[in-house]
Amino acid sequence: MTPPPNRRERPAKPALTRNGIVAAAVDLLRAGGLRQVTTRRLAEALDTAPASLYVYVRNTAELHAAVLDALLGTVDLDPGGGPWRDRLVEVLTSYTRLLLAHPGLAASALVARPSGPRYLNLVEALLALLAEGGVPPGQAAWGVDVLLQLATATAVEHSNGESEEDWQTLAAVVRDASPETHPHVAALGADLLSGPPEARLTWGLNLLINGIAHTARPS
Amino acid sequence: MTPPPNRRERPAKPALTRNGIVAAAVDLLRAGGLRQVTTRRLAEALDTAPASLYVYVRNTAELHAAVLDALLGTVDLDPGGGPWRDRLVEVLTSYTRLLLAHPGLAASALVARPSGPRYLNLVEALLALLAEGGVPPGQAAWGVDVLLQLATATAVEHSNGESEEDWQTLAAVVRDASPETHPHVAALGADLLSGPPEARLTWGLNLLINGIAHTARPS
DNA sequence: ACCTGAACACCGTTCAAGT
DNA sequence: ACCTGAACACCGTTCAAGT
Repeated sequence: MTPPPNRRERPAKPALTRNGIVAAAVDLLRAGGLRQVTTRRLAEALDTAPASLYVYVRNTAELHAAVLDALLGTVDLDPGGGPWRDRLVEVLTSYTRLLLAHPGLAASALVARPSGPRYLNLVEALLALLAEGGVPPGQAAWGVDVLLQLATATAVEHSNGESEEDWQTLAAVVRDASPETHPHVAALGADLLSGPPEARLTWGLNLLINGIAHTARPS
Repeated sequence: MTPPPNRRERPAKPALTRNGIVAAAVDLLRAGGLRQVTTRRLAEALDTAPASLYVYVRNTAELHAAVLDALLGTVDLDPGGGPWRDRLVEVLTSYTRLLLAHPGLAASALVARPSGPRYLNLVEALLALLAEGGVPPGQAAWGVDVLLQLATATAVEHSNGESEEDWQTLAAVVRDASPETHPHVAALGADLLSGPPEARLTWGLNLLINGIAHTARPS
């Protein structure tokens, strides 16, 4: 009644699949950030050899893109009532929050343009809201990119591991700016760095929406 | 008449200095991109050991920031005549061009906030142009960040090594979008990806300026 | 104070060989 | 077709030891 040798106490490891690899990568990301998501660690987690992953994934960049698309499923594309404008800001803030929660992923979203199914859903939702607001289609088409760029760039900036020290340095540089050589910096002073990040993002998204709605594309 | 042993044909290697290290890093960058700027290669170029660099530079991120600030000296902060708006777009386009020329550097500018002297000059120039245009100071203070974010994010996106393939994939995804599930994407189609990058950047900067000038900050 | 050699603890990717 | 071990060609950073 001994089990056959290929049937151990812990059941045989599941067969490798692309989805399984991506799911394991998401687990690693949640556990310890994108820095943990390396081919070697991933292979270890899946109890296989690093080289085996290359059957399912072209390279690390593609893997990171797949991880992002999987996480994109958690973005709320249809938030409650309110004017279209507020809902648009809401969707984009939700997207930014997702990226902020996973340092490093935002940077990879900027370098390798996402093109997964969830990303397409996000773009569709943004276009629908812009159309609801009566934004001319051509401006909406180009505007979506700019909105997503601001959201992504904001996430990259704030998902900076050692930002505290950087920020102190920047604050000191601004504070010590000479009114002679840098009059505008000196005059504005702390206001250049004032305000909670969320307030700045919300303001940024609103000014973007205003600009997109009222700036004609070049002919 | 033999030269003393410490005086070889090739003169003794120059003493290590922070500036010398940064200059060598810029050379490596120009020669082969940011991927070449590693502590080991840099040490080899300077004919020293990797560990020696850590006397002058805290880590690789700080080194990259110093390289960026050195290059920032080439941005034209005071382009010819024309309305303030066009000059503002010109300065930011020049900054973007610099980042586009050095793939990887833009990403590091986003992750570690620059705070070098040249960067401060750039911010001062942007603030001066916004003031010239009569933009309220509070909006200018926050707006500068958004302008630089768009410029930097655009550079990161386009300084993608394998963008050609990514772009083809994205184009195919947009083309094949179902009018049932993604009506807006399907309707806009190719227009989502149309236009040369420079035209899109110029439009983006203009809409940003409009938005910054006409959107009140939250109270 | 500055510099070095050597080590520590890793990377992504390829490839011949096996099943 | 898929998986593996082993290798190739690297990384950043630290540290005891020298000068």
